[in-house]
Amino acid sequence: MLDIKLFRETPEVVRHALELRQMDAGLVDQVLDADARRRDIILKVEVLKAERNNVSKEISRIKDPSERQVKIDAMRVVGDQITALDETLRGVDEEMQEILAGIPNIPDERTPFGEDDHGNVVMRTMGTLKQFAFSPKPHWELAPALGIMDFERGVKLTGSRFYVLSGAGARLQRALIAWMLDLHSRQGYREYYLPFMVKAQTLYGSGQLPKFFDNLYRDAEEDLYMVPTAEVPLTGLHAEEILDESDLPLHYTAYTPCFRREKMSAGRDVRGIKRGHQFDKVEMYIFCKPEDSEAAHLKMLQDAEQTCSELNLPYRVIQQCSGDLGFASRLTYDLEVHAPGLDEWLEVSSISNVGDFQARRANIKYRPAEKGAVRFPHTLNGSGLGLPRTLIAVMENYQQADGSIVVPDVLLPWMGGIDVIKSEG
RNA sequence: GGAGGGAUGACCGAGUGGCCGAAGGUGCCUGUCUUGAAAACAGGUGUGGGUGUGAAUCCACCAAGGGUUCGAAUCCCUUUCCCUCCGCCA
Repeated sequence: MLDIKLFRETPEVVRHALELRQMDAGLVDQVLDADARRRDIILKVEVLKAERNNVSKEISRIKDPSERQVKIDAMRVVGDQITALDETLRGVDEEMQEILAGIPNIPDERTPFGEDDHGNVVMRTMGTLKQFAFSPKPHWELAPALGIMDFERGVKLTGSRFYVLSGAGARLQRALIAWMLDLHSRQGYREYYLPFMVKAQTLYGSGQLPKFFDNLYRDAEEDLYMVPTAEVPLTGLHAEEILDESDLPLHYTAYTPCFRREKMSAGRDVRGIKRGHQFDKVEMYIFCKPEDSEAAHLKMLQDAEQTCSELNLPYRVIQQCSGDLGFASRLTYDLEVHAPGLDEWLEVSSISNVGDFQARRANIKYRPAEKGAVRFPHTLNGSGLGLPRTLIAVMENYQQADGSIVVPDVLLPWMGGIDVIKSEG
């Protein structure tokens, strides 16, 4: 949610932001129009309310019945006017909120312009691509051959794009999750276990609703939604709260499955586990003072990079362009790891500084140590990392000529003695 | 799923139609006192919105939403959440 003052004081800034995102800049004028009508009604209705308050106090003091009745009759009319104006005001308010809720965050000046993900910029590439003496296989050949990944049964259970992991495959994913959570704990993040279903208000706070309703799985009976990312419940943790400045910064990490109903184009990313309706992710989240968010963003990027480097996966850091930038974000770095079997860079992390956008929507504030008005903190979120793609990269980078997979050193403590995954046929 | 009891400011807690944005207490801040601290005493201490350059002023908010009324924390309805008991269950 953007500050309404931005629209009133610097509408051109918001218009420009919408243009950068390939959106209709006319929305700004719709907001301003609704805002003007809203204030006009408030002006009128509050005068009437003040009058009613005053006269009602008088009525309580008046002894004479007829004089009293005259006032009461007059206030009945005023009351009707107030009711009518309040109703109009509610309508205008809703209209304005609806438009406002659909307007994305303003990109940071450093976010490069681009129409879509082709405009993203590679900032740096770290590590060297693994060289193989043989032709590396994609994970959808490797893993089923080892008996640790089963596509057919996933389809049988649920449908296309669902899969089953078993044995060392399931264990490898669990090891990755456990290792990442431990790593992030060492990096200063407090681990959270969260609900995987949330109510609409929670999704509104982080920005998924109302605009991205179609991407969510929903239990209509209870009006609950499956989380599309841990970012949603993490943002909601402090919704409607006023924190103390001394509480900040807050560093949180959580593992959750993620459920996304996105309609996937047939023929694109259909094979393997790269893109599914259900996937696992370890998330990092920071609440901090506005002046600290830039440093927090860089820390989070560094923390996410550490997962790649400790796994010895070649990766690159991408700066998202305006056309690819997420709805709530001002500035986003992506991490892509290289998968030699696919011969593809896989996006495993998005690390975003959303400024006060989510704090405004979720009504999260903090009280400054120095006396003064409460303020909105900044929030940042980043994957650390997305599981199926990290799993792909591990499997494909660590494969050997005989089709076995070496377990990365850092994961060994969770692998129950397995250091090489061999056929479990 | 059934029956009953609750929800008031950072916290505890009073308030069943107007004198209540809300007593009292705790906490916190400021001041007096003190070498310093404590104690004691005095004062202050919510959020959002409108108008105004400003001082200021008005409106709204006692779980949420609606209703009754000239006037609602207070009466009525609905919802949510919490507690107790029964049922069911990992």
